[in-house]
Amino acid sequence: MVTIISTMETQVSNGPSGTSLPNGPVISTNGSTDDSKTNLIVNYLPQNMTQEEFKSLFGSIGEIESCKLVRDKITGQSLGYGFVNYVDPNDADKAINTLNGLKLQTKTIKVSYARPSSASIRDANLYVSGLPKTMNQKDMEQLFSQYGRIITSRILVDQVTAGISRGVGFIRFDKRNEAEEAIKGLNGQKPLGAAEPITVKFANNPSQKTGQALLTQLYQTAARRYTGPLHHQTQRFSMIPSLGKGPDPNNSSKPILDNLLNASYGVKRFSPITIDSMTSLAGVNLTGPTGAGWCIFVYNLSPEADESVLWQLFGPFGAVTNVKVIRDFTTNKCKGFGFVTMTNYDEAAMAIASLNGYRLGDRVLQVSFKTSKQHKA
DNA sequence: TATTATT
Repeated sequence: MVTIISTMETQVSNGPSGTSLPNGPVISTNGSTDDSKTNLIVNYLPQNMTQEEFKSLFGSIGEIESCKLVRDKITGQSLGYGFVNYVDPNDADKAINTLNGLKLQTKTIKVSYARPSSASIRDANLYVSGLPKTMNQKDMEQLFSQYGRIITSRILVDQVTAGISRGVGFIRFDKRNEAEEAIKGLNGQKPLGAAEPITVKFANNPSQKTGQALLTQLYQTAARRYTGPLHHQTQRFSMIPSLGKGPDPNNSSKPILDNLLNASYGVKRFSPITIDSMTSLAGVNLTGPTGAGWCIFVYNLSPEADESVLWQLFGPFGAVTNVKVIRDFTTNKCKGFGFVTMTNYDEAAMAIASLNGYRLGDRVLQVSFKTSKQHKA
């Protein structure tokens, strides 16, 4: 049986050090660039998000100096986090304000300033077990905060029992030596009023996979090999039940993988599918995949609509590679429509079925595959 | 009794 776990986590903003300065890279007296106000770390990215999607999402905020989705050196799998360095510190701030907390598929991404990279901040993550079930996240933080600055904390909760603590959790300190001190001070100790002592140790390295994860990874690696190099790295595994086989732009070998991975994903939809909305799937107007995926036409957006709206709407359905709001050249207001590119036919079809007719504010969206007619407009 | 935070 698979235990579904949900978590509670504090969103910690690391905050840039120093005072705010005018735009542009900050050059310190020793000549090195200070990117503490432009460089962001993004956590809890969906496993299947690609570098291109990552760049596309954060590029919608402002000009990016550099960005990197961090991958496992050996397997190439996303490690679920990445870095974005903006040219303008204001855009970094804007990215935090608009994208932190964004829900993408099953994840809620976290966007915060990156700490300066250093060996002292690595391996500072602790695994805690034997916690009293009554202890909440705040209590746990209070217990550990005497040893240093806490970057993240979470207590694992059982979803089937509506959020009851499982008595285990994680604490990430800013510095490894702080984590070491916390182990010395708290491992084997009874928290105030607790009946049993807690266990505190360094968390297992993420590279030490469970059997399931290893199996998944094996299949993913095999699938990538099978479908070819680089331009097929956007290989996706649908998180929704198959809608019947539409043409797939870049993959014909995934049913096994779908079955493997669907087990761990829930079906998540924004709005009920109506029979009417399925008419948009009739197929007569389909243009087929253009380049990297399936282009979707979104009509009846408000003049204030921006790219983040489209990410918010379509992200939960699967792999989105690009979003674009069409704006009036002079007013810079949305002309009422936009486009979204999705990698997988099934996910695009599910997004269309769910979002066509979706009420956004006081407007009812019209969503369909882009047609050749619209293409010429 | 284990999630994915340092390029």
